[in-house]
Amino acid sequence: MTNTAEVSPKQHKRQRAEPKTPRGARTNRALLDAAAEEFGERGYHEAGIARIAQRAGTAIGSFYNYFDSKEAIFRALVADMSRQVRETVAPVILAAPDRLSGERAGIAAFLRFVRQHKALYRIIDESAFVAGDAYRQHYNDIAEGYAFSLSQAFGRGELSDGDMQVRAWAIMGMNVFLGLRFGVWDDETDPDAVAATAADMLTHGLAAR
Amino acid sequence: MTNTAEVSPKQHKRQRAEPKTPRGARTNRALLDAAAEEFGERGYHEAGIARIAQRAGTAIGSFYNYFDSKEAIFRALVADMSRQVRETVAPVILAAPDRLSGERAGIAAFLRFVRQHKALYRIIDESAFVAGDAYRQHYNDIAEGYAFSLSQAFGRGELSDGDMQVRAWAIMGMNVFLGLRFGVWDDETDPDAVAATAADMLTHGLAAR
DNA sequence: TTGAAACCTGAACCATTATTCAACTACGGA
DNA sequence: TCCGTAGTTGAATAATGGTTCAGGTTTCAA
Repeated sequence: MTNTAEVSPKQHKRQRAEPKTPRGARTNRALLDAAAEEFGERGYHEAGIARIAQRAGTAIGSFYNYFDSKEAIFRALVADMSRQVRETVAPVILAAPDRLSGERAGIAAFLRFVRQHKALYRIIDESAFVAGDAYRQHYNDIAEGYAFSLSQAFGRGELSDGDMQVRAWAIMGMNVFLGLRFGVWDDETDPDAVAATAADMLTHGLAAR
Repeated sequence: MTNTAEVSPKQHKRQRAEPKTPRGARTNRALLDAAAEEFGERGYHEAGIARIAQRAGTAIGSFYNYFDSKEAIFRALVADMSRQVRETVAPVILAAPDRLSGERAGIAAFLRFVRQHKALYRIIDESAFVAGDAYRQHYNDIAEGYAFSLSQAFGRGELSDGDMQVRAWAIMGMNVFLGLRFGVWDDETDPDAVAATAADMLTHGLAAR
């Protein structure tokens, strides 16, 4: 007999095919949305495939028609949300007349985004422990964009000299923690006020002047 | 019987008694150390009680003599490590002649601490999803100390005016992300160089001068 | 020496849940 | 109308691992 087993050399599980019909596309979308809710509300380990399927109004079996595993759909979500954050904040920063006033608008935009997408925020954070490479990818992507835009601003004479890689990570951490404290944990404080304080600190530093 | 055990009123599960003998204290300590290793290496959900007991050189049953559950020992670890971080970094900052030069030393100390205690770093981060209140407690404690020391520096005329709460969270986020990128993910970069860049940014800001 | 409290033991219990599978239905082109 | 492909179904499977328990052993004060 011909040896037909082990056709694809580097895949533990076969790749799911993309949906071929509108019906399939709908189910695929419904599963992703349901997963976003479920993971967002209960966290990765408390979330259940059965519950996701139920939220999506489909059967457990259908889930495995579209995603190879619980981790697979989680990774898909992380990539999707990573894109959403970047596509929301980046244009706001770029639209500003200069880098430092853009930072102010960027932080405010990020805070508002976080308040509207707390589930997404939680999912990305938890990916550090469920899909570490996806987590690193997410922050490396953002830091890369930050460092590039900082270098450009330096070229225009807007910034002092300094290690842009370190600065990018510092700014990113600042934003993430302000987002956690004044976006996720706190709905009261005015985002613009927080952004103003942070941007001023970023522009002029803390030293008495 | 002079020193009666304190009975806390609001407990779902009865409180484990403190070890009464030297032998008990040793086992208790061994379990905590083993748990630090296990949780640090495998993360909360991959970690196993049986494995912790094995590392500690004791039986599963003994574990439940000292901790009510997996979550209970995890919480105990978070509190312990939270204390360790604060007790390591705070004195370094306070020893400096002024707040801003202290910040430089503090960041460098934190980076070195992270490189030596990667397990602890991971545990605290994961507590956000396993014991959310403990996580919030940890960062609120640090932010509180930061805000206080910033206010004092402002009183001495070292700092410009501004919302010290926001500033504290911004600085904290900066440090945490620099710790992640240049402490956990990277052992090469010189901590002092990173600290210098960050402290300069914090002191004078990014604007061209 | 002795008795009781503290401590130890680990197999068994049990609940949970990701994943599989074989049979079914819906759809659309020929 | 027919048929092949895509999509659906959910009970059964299988593996995992936290927790319990019914005794045994060690320690130490009296």
